[in-house]
Amino acid sequence: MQFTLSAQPPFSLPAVVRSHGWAQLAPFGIEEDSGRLTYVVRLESSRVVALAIGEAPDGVSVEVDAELDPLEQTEVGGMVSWMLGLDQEFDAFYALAQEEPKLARVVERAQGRLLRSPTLFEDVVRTISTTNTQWRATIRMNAALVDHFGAPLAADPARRAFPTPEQLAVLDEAALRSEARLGYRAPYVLELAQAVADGTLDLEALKSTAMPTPQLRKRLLAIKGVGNYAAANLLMILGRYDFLPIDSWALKMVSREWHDGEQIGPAEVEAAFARWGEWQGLAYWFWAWEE
DNA sequence: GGTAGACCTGGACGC
DNA sequence: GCGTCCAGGTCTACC
Repeated sequence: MQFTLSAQPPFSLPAVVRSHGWAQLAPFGIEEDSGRLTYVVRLESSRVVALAIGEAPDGVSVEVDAELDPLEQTEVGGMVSWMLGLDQEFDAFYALAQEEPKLARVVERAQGRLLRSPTLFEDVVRTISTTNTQWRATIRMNAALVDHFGAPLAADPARRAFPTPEQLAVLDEAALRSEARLGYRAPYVLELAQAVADGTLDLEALKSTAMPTPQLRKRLLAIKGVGNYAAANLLMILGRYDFLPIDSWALKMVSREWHDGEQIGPAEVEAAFARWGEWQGLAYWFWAWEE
């Protein structure tokens, strides 16, 4: 079945897909011929369905490989809307960006939205898998988690959904180390899955909380495996841009841009973007760096 | 509050 | 083929 969803203008599906590397992580995918974003998801009913999301006038079209009942369609619609940030608007950021040559292109490209997973749990696990490793290993970890522990698609069992907290919570640390190659991250992911599965930690509530950003950041930092970089990355996913996800790449790029390649620390990165206030995360993320 | 060392994997390199 | 070194953030112990 197929249906459409409207987006807050301006909207560009390719801009969301290219906003960061999530589209390369299982169970996301890109259709070679059409360029549509694909995703395999397990619904609340435990049904596993495949989505193919393409551009449509004023928004996106969503093709599902099965017929959905009205409740399931509402669930998938809400999920896709969250993943693509269809309701997000960036007028205030664009007004500032137009005055900065290094950000002028974000307006014409409709940049600002970051591709998200349906659940914050999934995005926390993904973010932990990006830390202290190379991107190729991150791709491998996510693929292994999906391949070994995700629920299969009935029509094509080779395709699987991202494992739920409940599915991971019953595993042991050794399985996450050896099968998913999570290494020292295994106990962090296991602890997180168990806390979400038993209700101790309500991550989904953080998607809509009115909590001030510093307080929300403290909540994220309380998760084992989530440090300053990971917390800032997750805040960006949650639509809060007051903190910068400073990693080794950020230090290198800011050093090149403003410090003649000299060794710098996080304080210099923060100083470089402080003037962007609540939008500093986006200013950093979409800055036209000299590669 | 700041710092050093350990954590784990995989790639690069030298032998 | 094997061993060593290194990069990549976070945690813990220690000062």
